[in-house]
Amino acid sequence: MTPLDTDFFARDAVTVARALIGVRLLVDGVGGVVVETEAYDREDPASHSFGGETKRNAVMFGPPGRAYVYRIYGAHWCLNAVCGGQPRGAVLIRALEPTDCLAAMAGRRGTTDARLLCSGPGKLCQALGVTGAHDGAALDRPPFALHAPDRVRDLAVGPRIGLNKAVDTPWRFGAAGSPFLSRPFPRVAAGAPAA
DNA sequence: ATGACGATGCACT
DNA sequence: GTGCATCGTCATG
Repeated sequence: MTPLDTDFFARDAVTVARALIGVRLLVDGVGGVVVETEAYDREDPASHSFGGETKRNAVMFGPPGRAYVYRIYGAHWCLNAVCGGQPRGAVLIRALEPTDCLAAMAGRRGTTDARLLCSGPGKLCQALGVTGAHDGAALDRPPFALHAPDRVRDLAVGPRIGLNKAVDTPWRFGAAGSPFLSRPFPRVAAGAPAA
């Protein structure tokens, strides 16, 4: 199953979040390889869809495979992929390894340091030109384009970032050891309590 | 009408 | 490591 298959996003958010690592994501030809994601679902107190449908989160109650784009801290945009499954969910795209049209991203971000272009959910939206205008747009057609991973990557797993709820749920996924993550993954100490 | 609160990023120590 | 700008969205009066 490739990201071009319509059923790719019909699965649950955790499955999709893992499957997205290594996928190349482009917006109008600009972008890179997904190296960090987080899963959210409707029964998750940290999810925007927890507590029912509102004007902002309406896209998450629609069909899977669409972009849910929201503004955070009055300053930044964040891009999610709406998923199917039960309960319904979505995946936050947190970081990319820049591969396509670096110059365009550098211009939008105001830096040429590749590690600073897409290493965070707000940064990658700025670099790719994703805004609220993309909210509800289908991810399998222009301006969006997805390409299946070209190779297998080791997966890192850890707790999600920036939350005040469900802080221990290990639904953050990443390409292990990538220098393009928003933050390193915590190293699990051998013999540590399972908590 | 108004207040609380962010799925962040950046400057600074 | 810490502090905080900034404003749309939502809940409440």
